[in-house]
Amino acid sequence: MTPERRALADARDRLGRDMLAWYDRNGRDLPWRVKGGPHPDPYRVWLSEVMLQQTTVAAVRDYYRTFLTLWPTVTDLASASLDEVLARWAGLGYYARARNLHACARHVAFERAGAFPETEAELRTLPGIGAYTAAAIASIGFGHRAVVVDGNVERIMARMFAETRPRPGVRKTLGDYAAALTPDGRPGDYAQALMDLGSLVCTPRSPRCAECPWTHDCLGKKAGIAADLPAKAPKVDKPVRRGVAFVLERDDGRILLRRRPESGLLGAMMEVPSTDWRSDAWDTAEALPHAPTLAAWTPVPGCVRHTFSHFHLELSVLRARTASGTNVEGTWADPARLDDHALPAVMLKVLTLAFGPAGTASGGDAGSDLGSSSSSDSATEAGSRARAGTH
DNA sequence: AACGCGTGGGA
DNA sequence: TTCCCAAGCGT
Repeated sequence: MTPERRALADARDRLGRDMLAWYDRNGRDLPWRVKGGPHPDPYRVWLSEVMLQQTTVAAVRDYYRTFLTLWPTVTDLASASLDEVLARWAGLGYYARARNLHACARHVAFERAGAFPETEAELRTLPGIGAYTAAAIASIGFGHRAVVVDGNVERIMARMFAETRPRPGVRKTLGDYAAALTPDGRPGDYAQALMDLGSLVCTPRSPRCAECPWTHDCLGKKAGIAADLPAKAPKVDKPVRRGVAFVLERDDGRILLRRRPESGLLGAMMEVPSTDWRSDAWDTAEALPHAPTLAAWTPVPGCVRHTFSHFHLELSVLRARTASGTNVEGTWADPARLDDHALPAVMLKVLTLAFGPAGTASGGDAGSDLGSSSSSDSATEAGSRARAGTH
């Protein structure tokens, strides 16, 4: 460590006091947060931290409230079925989190009498709880000293110590810096203070250094490179995959859905049946043998574009009606009750393209013919509205 | 260790 | 419009 960095680390107690003072004045008011009070319920800390993994506060807010209303304790959550939990998680993304959340709840409720473990080491053994989340629960939920290292903390430390090596290789070093600056007092508040500083002041682009309690100690600011840190590895282009989705409507207006495999992309979520998703475009004639049943499949104008974490998807949609006796594998869903099902955003877009936005006058009506002139753009926007309207 | 894994909002 | 992401975890 350079002498400059050594001196910075030696200023730990003063920096900790300044950070906590800043938090007392500027800390955000969030549904899962208790400012200036006792430690919050570890269940609530855990629930919010899992939802916040790689996800914005704005996206989490309503989901958190819904979960807490439906399931006020970890035992309530553990008593729900996986399908119920997935249906309520639908739209939030990274669905392995929901599967792990359910498994973790069952473990805590039924193997530990509803009490979360307090130590990072024990927390780490639970499904969906890694190094960050374990430290967050230990500090925020139990008041134990723990070094919380998430994306915000990495960014703050990279700037404070003017660390120019790129992530993720430098992660361990940034963790060492974070440990050197973590004070002994008020562990939960300090952890949350760093989150808030990262979201309000030390932001990825255009940091507001004038508002930062650490601005006079920041080696990145002193060097004039704070805004450029942390260095990021070059991004790789996402490939495009293409497929054909089959929206099958029964005479009574219900729609055929299927459950996806338990793991992998959108694992255990519901879907509209479709072909494989591959790089080559599909011919209608080539796609038809993949349809769930023989029927008069008609193209729906427009297409669904959706971006996953690692590829773009373009789905064209075929639609057909079938007699009520048709025997196919899957579930016949009432289109007026789509939020009862664990439908990821991409599948909501498919149904919106085929039928129009849920909640419109004819939406879900057996004879409706909405969406006949939908463009891909309107399908995307309508899909967002449909999801937003369910919360 | 590197990669697979979603989504909606903001610049 | 297009790009960039945001409080990571599991394998």
